[in-house]
Amino acid sequence: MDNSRKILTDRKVSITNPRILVLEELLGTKNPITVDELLSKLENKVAKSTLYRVLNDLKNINILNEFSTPDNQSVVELILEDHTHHHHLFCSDCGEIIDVEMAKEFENKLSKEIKRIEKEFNFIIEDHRLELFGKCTDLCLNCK
Amino acid sequence: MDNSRKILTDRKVSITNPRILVLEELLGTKNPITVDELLSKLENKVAKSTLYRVLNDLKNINILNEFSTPDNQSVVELILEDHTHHHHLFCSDCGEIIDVEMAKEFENKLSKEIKRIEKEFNFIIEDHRLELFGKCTDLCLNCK
DNA sequence: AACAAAAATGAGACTTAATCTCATTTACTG
DNA sequence: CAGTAAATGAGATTAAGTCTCATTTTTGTT
Repeated sequence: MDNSRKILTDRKVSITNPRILVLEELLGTKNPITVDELLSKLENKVAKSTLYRVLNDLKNINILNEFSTPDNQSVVELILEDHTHHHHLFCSDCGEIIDVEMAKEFENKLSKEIKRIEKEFNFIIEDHRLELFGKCTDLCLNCK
Repeated sequence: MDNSRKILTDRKVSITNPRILVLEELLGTKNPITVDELLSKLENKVAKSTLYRVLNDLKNINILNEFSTPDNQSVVELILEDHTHHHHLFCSDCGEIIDVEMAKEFENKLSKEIKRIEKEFNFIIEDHRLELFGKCTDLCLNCK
């Protein structure tokens, strides 16, 4: 049984062609991908309404992370077991979105600071997101 | 000359009624406000197309910060001289968005970590954004 | 393997935030 | 205060995302 089928069965989600196609597309990209890109890659294979439904299914079983680019494009990425906690780096030149792992030491500091904020604001903080905006330099493959 | 007029003249932007109305609304709220809320507050005073144009003007003169809520509502806030670097806290119960200043020590750590990432990824990082998601506890005025 | 019930899909209508167009109005300059 | 450039209002347009519903596919049961 291949990877995408296993992902679905393991989570008791029925195996359908659109789900497999979407999963395979997502498994095939290391970095996050815009929903728009996904749509065009799956054009003629999966209906638009179905794509959005499948993305929703994946969110419901907690294996899909969704966020937005600075210019408000919707972006998704799979978060499976092997996908550790990370943040995102956005290039305003080429649009590339890169997964970034922060140093453990920094993440510890952040956790502590979040605890402090929880007390200060009487809040329960369940999640956080750190986004870095900038530009690839000349070494970036995308920006040439 | 009142505050909103001064903001415009200082930045060589012509003084018009819609711009003053939008600025006054933004000056009147401590925390960020959704564009939707702005629209309804200014209904019958400023046309929808004009509101979006004015928000764009404010972005162009770098005094408006725009971002999105977890459910993808567009949010804006003025960033004037007195508005120091800060992040946002989102309550998933009441929708409140709260400005949060992190401890200076933490921000220093973050700066260092960003420098490290710039080298690792050969990137020039120009900006960053940290978002915290959670729930107000029973002490929150909005959540009762 | 065939069946029935339940679930998922495709196609396109619909919604809604945001942008665009263009005729009219307003703001600034001399 | 007149002329020109800039800004506005109203409504048309666009596009991302949702919804509807008839048809197809999946799955559990024999």
